[in-house]
Amino acid sequence: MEDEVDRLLEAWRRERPDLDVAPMEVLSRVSRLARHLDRARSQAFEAHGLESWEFDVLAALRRAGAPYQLSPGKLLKETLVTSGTMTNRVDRLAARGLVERLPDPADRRGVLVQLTDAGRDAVDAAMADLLAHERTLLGSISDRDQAKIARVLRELVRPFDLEKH
Amino acid sequence: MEDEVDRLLEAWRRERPDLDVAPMEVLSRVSRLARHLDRARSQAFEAHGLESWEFDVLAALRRAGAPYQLSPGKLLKETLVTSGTMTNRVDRLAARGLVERLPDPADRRGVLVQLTDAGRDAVDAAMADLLAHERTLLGSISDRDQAKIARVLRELVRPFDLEKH
DNA sequence: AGGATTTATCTTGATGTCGAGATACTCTAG
DNA sequence: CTAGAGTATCTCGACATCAAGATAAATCCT
Repeated sequence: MEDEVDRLLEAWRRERPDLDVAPMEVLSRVSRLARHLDRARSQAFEAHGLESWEFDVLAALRRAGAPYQLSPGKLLKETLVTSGTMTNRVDRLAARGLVERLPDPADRRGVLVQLTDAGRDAVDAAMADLLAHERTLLGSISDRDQAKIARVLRELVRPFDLEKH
Repeated sequence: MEDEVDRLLEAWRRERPDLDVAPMEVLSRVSRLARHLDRARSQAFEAHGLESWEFDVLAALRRAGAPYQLSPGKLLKETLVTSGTMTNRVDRLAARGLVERLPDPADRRGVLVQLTDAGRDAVDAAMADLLAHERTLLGSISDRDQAKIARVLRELVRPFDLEKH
């Protein structure tokens, strides 16, 4: 059973027989799967009237626990976007009533972004739906294999997670 | 040994103990790893004066084999971007002298995008470098495990590859 | 052959993101 | 207690992408 990556690697092996393209067996599939997952996520969120980027921000606030507040600075570390982007995102989420901006009582430069009740409901529903979709996608993989893959992926991601500090 | 995803899942389990977040053990790591790989790719290409999007287009032409020609239509199927984007990309690659636009002798609506010698040299060098980087990233994973992961990822991607037609 | 449909590419306007710089406030060392 | 360094957020301009529509040519159907 072939996939697109098999086709791609076959072409490279024909054109550049001198290169060892084995690393792409894993890494190209990771990239392509991620792209597909992005689209699938967008579709899952559509049912809840959320964009992916909206979910990312709301989910970060939700994970933080009550009272669901984070500074823009924390939020951009969680979501890996720049400050200009986060300002824009918070503006739009606030306009939709999913978050509100509060002054930080401890630092007058600072702001706290807080989930509204509507925001919390939206993200909770979207999260449940997302997990249901993801469970379906993984349906054909045994629990044992899932655990194995998770371990190897953790190994692969670690060097990147470390270089942050 | 924990990673960022462990941290993230721990937070979700604390906040939503009713949800089974196991699917994210695999899929969140796939998404995060893909993001890191994108950045690593960009860095590898920087040494060759190429942007990621430039490499994507040049590589598609290179894979096609001599005479390294593809129509814009074929190119956008290979690179999964829209036609407007591809027009823009080909414009810029042509301005840099890495590709040239030729009229399609068989179809006067059509155009053929062809790799120049400079384009071919650039993509060949960048590809070799990319594979070297990727081999390093995979260094800690045994060949056996790599093969295993590749098989499972192929399984996960297949449903998406199929729905194209 | 000739009109309608399909195909191939390019154009245009809107959007989201980035990155550099601006502004306002806090912290620290002397 | 104050000057300078550091931090938090926002503003703004540039850029790549997308989606829809425009244009031109090929193909199909009667």
